Amino acid sequence: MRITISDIAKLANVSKSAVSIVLNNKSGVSEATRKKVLGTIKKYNYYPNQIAQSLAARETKSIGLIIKEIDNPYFAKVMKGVYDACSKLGYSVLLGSSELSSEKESEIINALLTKRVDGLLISPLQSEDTDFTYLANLLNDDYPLVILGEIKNFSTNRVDIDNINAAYDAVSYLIKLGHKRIAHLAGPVHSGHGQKRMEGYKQALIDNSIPINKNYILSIDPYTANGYKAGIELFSNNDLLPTAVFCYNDLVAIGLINALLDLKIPVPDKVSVVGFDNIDFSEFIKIPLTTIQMPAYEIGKAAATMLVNQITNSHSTQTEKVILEHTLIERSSCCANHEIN
Amino acid sequence: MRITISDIAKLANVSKSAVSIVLNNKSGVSEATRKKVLGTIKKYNYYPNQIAQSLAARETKSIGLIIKEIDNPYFAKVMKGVYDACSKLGYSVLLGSSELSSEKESEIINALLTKRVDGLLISPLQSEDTDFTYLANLLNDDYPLVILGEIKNFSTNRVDIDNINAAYDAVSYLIKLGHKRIAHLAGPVHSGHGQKRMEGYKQALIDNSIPINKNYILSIDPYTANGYKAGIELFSNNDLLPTAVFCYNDLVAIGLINALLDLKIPVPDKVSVVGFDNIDFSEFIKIPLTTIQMPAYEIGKAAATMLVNQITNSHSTQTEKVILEHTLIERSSCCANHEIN
DNA sequence: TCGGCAAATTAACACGATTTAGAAAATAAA
DNA sequence: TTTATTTTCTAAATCGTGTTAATTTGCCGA
Repeated sequence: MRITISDIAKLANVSKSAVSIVLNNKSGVSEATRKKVLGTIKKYNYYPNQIAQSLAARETKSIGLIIKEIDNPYFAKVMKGVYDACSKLGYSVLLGSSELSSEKESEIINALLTKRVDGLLISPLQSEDTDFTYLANLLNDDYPLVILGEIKNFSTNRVDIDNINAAYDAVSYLIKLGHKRIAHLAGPVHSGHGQKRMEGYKQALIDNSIPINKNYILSIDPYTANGYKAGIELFSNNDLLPTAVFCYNDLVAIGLINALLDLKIPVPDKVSVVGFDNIDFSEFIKIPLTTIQMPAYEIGKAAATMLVNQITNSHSTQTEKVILEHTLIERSSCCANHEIN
Repeated sequence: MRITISDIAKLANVSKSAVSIVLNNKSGVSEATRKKVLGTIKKYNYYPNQIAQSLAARETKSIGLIIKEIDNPYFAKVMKGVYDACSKLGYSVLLGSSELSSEKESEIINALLTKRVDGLLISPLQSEDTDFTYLANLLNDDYPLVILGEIKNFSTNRVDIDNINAAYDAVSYLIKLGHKRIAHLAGPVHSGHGQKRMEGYKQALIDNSIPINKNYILSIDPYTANGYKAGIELFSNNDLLPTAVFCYNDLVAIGLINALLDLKIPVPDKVSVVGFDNIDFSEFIKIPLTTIQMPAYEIGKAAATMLVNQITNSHSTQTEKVILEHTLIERSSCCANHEIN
C-alpha cells in the first residue's frame, strides 16, 4: 500500500500541513522542520498522490487530445507536437481517437470530461449530419477548447494553415508548368479542409481562365487505397485525360501514382501529381512527391500551447486564431506539360 | 461551476448515498426514488467526477503507455492496438514518449505513477548504462507492468515476437535465393530486439556454413537517414560487396535502398534487401520492400489486454508471455543471386 | 517578568465521490 | 396488536491532498 502524507507527517513528528507546506515549497515552516520533512520524504520515497491533489485543486494538469486516426502520419506529427508542448508545460495528455466515427467522438469527449481534463484539443469530424451541440455547450461553459482546423460557423480558438491559399499555390504551380487539364482528388465534401482546398483549387483555375471540369473532380475518403481506385476511375472514364492532378493529401497522391504506374502512364511525363501534407514518406516513394508542406508538428505544438494558455488565463475573452505558414516542396512528381494544346 | 452529487441530492430531496446507489446501479433504493434521482440527473446533465471516484476507489481506470517515438509508424500501430483494447475495456491511456532519452523515460514513469495510472505498458529503452531499478522496484511492489519486447535478465509480463526466428527466416530466405555475402544493418547493440535479430542473422549463416564477415555488420540507430549513411559506407568500404542486406527495420531498409540507387547499384538485381516491421509505406517505396511482417497492432492489443487482466486479477502470480507470429512478405526488393561464385 | 508581535505549528474543513453502519419505515409473522 | 424482519434511507467516515484560521511558541523590549 502506498505511503501518504499522513504517514510522512507521523514519521517526521509534524502535522500534515507542515508536510504539505514543504511539498509545495511554501513559506511558513522553519528551516529545521523543512529539512526533517524532506529527509523522511526521501527516506520513504514518498511522492504525492496527484489524484488527491487534483480533487483539492480542481484541476488535473492534463488535457485531452482527440484526433481522427492514430496510425496516420499526419496526426502522428500533430500528436508529437502536442505531446512535446504539454510535457514542457507540465501537462499530460490523454489520448482519444475518433477513428472517423462521430459516435465515438462524442463518447470520447464525454469520457475525457468525466476524467476532468483541464481542456480539450480536437481535430473534429465533420460530415453532413454531425451536430456540434457538444462543442457548442462546452464553448458556452467557457470550457478551454482548441480546434485543429476549422468548423464553419463556429468561433473557437483554433490553429490551422490557410488551406485555400495552400491549394491555390499548388494548383498555380501546376498552371505555371503549363498544365490546363488539372484534376482534383478531393477530400470528403463536408470536411473543413476538403472544402477549403477545393475552393483554392477552383480559384486558381478561375484566376487563370481555365474552365472547371466536373469530371476532373472526385471526392473521396483520403486514403491510399481510395486514391488508387479514384486514379483508375479518373484515367479510364475521361476522353481527354488530365495532365496533372492536385490531391487532397499525400496518402491519396501515393495511391494515385500507383494507379498511374499500373496503367502504364508515366509520372510525371504524362501526368504531374501534387500532394498535400509532406508526410515523412513522401520523399521515398516511387516518384518522390511534390507536395505542400503542412507544419503538422508546429500545429500540434501551437495548439497545445494555446490551450494551456487558455486554461491558465481563464479570463481570455477573445477567441484566438493561429494560422501557420505552408510551403511548396518541389520533388519529382511534376514537370512541364509536354502536350501541345 | 460543475454540478456535484450533493447538488443532485438536494435537488432530488434525497441523500448523497441514494444518488450514489442510483449512479452505480446498486440495490438499496426504491424504484420511486431511483426514478426521481435519474430524472434530476438527466435534467441537470450531471455526470460524476471521476477524480473523486478515483480517489475513493483507489483506481483511476487509466494506464500509462510509454513508447520510444510518437512519429514512428511502428509505434503508431502499437498505440492504436493499445488504444483500441483499452477503449473496449473502459480504460483510458495516458501517453508517454521517451524520445530515446533514458532520463525522460524515468521522468515519465514518475509522472505517470504520480498520476496514479493503474498500470504501465513500456517499450523500454536499453543501452549500456540504463539501470532498470525503476522497473525492478515496480515489479517488487507487484505493480501491474507489461513490457513490449524483452529486457534481458528480467522476468516480467511481456508481449513480443520471436525476433531470433524472424531474423533467421529473413536471412534463410536470402540464402535460398543463392546469396552468400549477406550484410546486416543492425539495430543498437544494447537493444533487445537488436541483439535477437543479430543472433538470428548469425545463426542462419552458421547453419548454412557461411562465414560471418564482421565488415558486413554495422550497428546503427534505426532511422532512414542512418540507413542511408550506413549503406554508403557499406558499399564503399568493402572490396567484395555484399549481394544482399538484412536490415534491422524498414526505415533502415528504405535509407539503404536510397543509398544503393544513388550509388547506381540496382535493387534487387545487384543487391537484395530485406526489411523488418512491414510498415504501411514499405509497399509504396521505390522498390517495394520484402520484409518481415511485425504484428504491431496485435502486439499493442495483446499487451493492453494482458495489462488490464493483471490489474483486474491482482492475484496473478505467474509472469505471462505472449509471442505473436511473424511472416515474411515477399515484394520486389529481393531476387536470386546472379553472381557466379 | 510580562506583554506584544512575528514566526511556527497544527486542527479542522473542503474537494466529490463511495461505503458502512445504524435509524426509520414498511412489511411479515405471531 | 405486537414483535420480528426486511427494505429504504441517510449520517458520518473515508480516500489523500490543500487551505484557512486559530493556537502555540519564541523572541524582543520594557
